[in-house]
Amino acid sequence: MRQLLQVHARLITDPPPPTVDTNLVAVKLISASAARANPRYAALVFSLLPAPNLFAWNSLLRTLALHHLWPLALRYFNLLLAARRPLPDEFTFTSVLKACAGLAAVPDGEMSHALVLKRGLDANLFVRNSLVDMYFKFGCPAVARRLFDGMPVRDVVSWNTLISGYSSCGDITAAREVFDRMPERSMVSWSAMIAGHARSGDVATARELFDQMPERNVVCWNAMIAGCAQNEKFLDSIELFRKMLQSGCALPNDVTLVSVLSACAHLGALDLGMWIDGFIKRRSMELSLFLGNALSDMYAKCGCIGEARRVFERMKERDVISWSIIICGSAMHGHAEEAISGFHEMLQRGIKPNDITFMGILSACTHAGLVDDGLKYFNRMSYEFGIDPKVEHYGCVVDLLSRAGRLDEAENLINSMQVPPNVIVWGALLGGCRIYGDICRGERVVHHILELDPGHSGSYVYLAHVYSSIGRLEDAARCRLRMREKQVAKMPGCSWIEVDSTVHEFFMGDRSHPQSEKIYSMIGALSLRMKLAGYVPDTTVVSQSIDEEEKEDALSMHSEKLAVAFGLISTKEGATIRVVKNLRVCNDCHEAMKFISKIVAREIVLRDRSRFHHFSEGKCSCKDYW
DNA sequence: GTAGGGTTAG
Repeated sequence: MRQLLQVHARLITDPPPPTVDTNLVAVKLISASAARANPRYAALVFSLLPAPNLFAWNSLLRTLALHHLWPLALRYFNLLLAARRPLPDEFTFTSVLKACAGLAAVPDGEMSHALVLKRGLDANLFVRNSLVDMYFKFGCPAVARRLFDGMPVRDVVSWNTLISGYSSCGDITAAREVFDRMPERSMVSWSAMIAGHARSGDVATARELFDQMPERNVVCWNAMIAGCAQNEKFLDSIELFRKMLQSGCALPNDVTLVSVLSACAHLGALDLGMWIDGFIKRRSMELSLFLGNALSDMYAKCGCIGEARRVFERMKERDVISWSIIICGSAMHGHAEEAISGFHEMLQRGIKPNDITFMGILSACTHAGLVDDGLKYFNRMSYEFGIDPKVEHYGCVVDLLSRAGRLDEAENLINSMQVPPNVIVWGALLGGCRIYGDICRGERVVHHILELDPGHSGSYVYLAHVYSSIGRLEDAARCRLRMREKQVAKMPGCSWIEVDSTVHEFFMGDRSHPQSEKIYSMIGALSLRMKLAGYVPDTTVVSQSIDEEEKEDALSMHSEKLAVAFGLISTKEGATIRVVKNLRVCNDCHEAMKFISKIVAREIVLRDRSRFHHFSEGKCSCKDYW
């Protein structure tokens, strides 16, 4: 870079004599800046040229297209057309078509296509391949296919374009057909096919292909690791990452680390996440936007919001996602003030919030009980920022109002929604009815929910509970019967805990862990000490059909309790226990964690579906409001 | 020169 700047300075202070080909120098500078990932410098060098030739134009356009600065590339292309000379050639069009494809700029793309035909450049294989790709990216597979079928010659890239084109249009069958009958395959064909299967949700088939591959480069590994992470197979994703390191034939790059960090974030795998942080530092990898965001999010989701902020501060470039990570992360930790101040700082820096940023702000207000603030931001969202609230935002605000007991307002909001309410929205109101004992409204809400989702277990449990508490035992029994008839399936509760960089997974009532016996005896010992300390199991969440003692047992099998018990037997005394759960923590577990933290004198950090709970000395950071 | 892999929320 220093050399580049020196040459640049010399160009300005000491203009070369006319015998020197300035265009040639510029082309060299531009391609050097492409290699150093500095496309804006390329544009600067270009702007110094008195009479750019076609080589200069082409290297600029290529650099911009390569670095995804597509709008800028199209702007320069239009300048080129306006200047009328030099005339664009096949090199020019490959870059321009790529920019059109990236932006889904259909009018520009069709105009360029027409120019290509007019100048007879479609005889060129590269141009033809780019055109096929562009029409796939425009969402027109039929047009793309017609162009492909009309090609006089095709190479492996043409076939690969079809595979990735069909799979990005969601037509995985067509993509696989192409893969199966193409004349020769490259590593790109395999990667594209693996990614395609993974995108369609079929990780098993993707894995089958991956295992069959004759050889693999970093992109193949990335496709498979990302494919697992995107389909919530986080443990598999981490396992593959380990295999990749062991195999030693492909070195992880920033794309690999982004996927693995995302898996760490989901599982709460702090040790591995920190190891990756060290890896980045050891190799002095640049903390790019993607990598910085993924690292910051990993720390936020693993309970280290302070470290997440430090990573955020270290990043050279930040976008909406970076800010949203900090805002949502603060919200998860119950730090509403930080979330709100982060939001205002972001606005000051001219970054436009998106719908996810508002999810963070609204949930921060919900977790802190800041009802009026939440309503204020909810209104600003559409009036000031032009973002239409999605059903998730309504869910958040209904939750906010319901918890505060403003049930009328919550119900009115649902009835005035622009989008049809879903089970989550009604469920939030149902939660309020439960807390404030509004039986009449609760019954009404349950009917709405069952209309949308006849198998909604929470509603049957709620109704059965309400009926039995007011003595309508027959109705309660009928509810439970209907629940059994519909074979209401709950999402299984699952918790993860990382010990010595290995993530252990526990399901509700799980006995599959090798140390299962020790874990259960730990739970037995704990519940005895908890009872002595005054803990009373809360059994209202469990089905009424089993007797009291069984109910207590069933409660003790919740996955978070298993994970915490395992943490207690396998970590050093006094060490913090960190557990992540896929669902919301139930009342009883929340109460139990408070007691356990006191009895064993340990800090327990539990992340549930919506936020963090830091248990210490018998108290929780959420102040029992979640 | 053209084709393959990536971060937030739900």
